[in-house]
Amino acid sequence: AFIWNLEIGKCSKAGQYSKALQFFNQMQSEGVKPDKYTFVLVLKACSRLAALEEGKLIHQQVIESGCQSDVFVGNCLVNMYTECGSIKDACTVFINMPTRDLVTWNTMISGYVKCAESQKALETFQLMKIEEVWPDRITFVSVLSACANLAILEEGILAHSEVFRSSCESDISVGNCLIDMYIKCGSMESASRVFNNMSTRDVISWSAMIMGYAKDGQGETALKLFSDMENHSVQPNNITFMGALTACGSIESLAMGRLVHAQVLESKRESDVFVGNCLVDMYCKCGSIEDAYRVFKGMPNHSMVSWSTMLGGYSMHGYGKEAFRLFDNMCQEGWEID
RNA sequence: AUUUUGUAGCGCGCGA
Repeated sequence: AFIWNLEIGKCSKAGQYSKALQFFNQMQSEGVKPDKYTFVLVLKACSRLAALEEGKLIHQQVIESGCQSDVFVGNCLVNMYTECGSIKDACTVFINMPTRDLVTWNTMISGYVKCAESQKALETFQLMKIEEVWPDRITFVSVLSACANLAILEEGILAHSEVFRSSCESDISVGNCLIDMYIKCGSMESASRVFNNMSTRDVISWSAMIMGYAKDGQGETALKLFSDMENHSVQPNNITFMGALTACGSIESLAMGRLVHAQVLESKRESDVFVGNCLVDMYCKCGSIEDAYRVFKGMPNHSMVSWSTMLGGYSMHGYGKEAFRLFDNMCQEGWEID
């Protein structure tokens, strides 16, 4: 089995999960019994492929082989079920596990967040502490995003204090999650306090703050941060630019919008459909329908959002005729409304 | 030889 595991492990590392499962089948047809290391690898493959049926069959084999009490195998089963969208099965495995470690709890908590059961995620976090398993940075990424999803500031503040208790506050991912949580809970002030206290900030930290201020109607502050980024030698990405464009739209500053647009062109980001949509939206909000349509027309491909942004811009500014004509074009290109 | 991290992002509408 060892030699097969090496082979399967190689596929897994290379992201070739289907191939890993092929090897697994081949291994069995040659009469080699899989062990717990094999199960860990193939269950991970099932998770990545969201292959529920395969996963269930392997679960059966795990039970037959007596490996189900292994904590690594159990963790992989829990993860496989959550990734396959079967939280109920994940929960059953979780409950029946003889021992649970930190990874087990983290897997279950993130599983709940993934299936939009943030409340359950927080409850599981409580249980974990009762069982005296102490959270780490990975736990907090899930817990804080659960708080963000629920948008309950009090829960977020509680989680923040736990971050300190666990000395995770200097972790950059945790810091970014705290920023995101405070923003989604409506507290830009707390978000900026976290941001300012961070010893290092990455592009995610900056982008989150820029978009946060932009959506909060504080476009100037957002654009100030956008220009500050350079001085901190953090390179903006497409998402950062989307935030800057949102900021221009929120303060209806056509001049700033054009400036950011120029930067978009300079850095060759205009072919990105998301950036394109933001450009269209920005020009609509700044009252320049002509520019909006020019950008829209120039986009290499459109999404449903592109069309509705442009249509919304037309109707907002009283361009009824153009809106109808565009709607016709949209239908001709095969877009359906739902 | 093995497992966990939905941390930032676009429009409109509706609901609360």
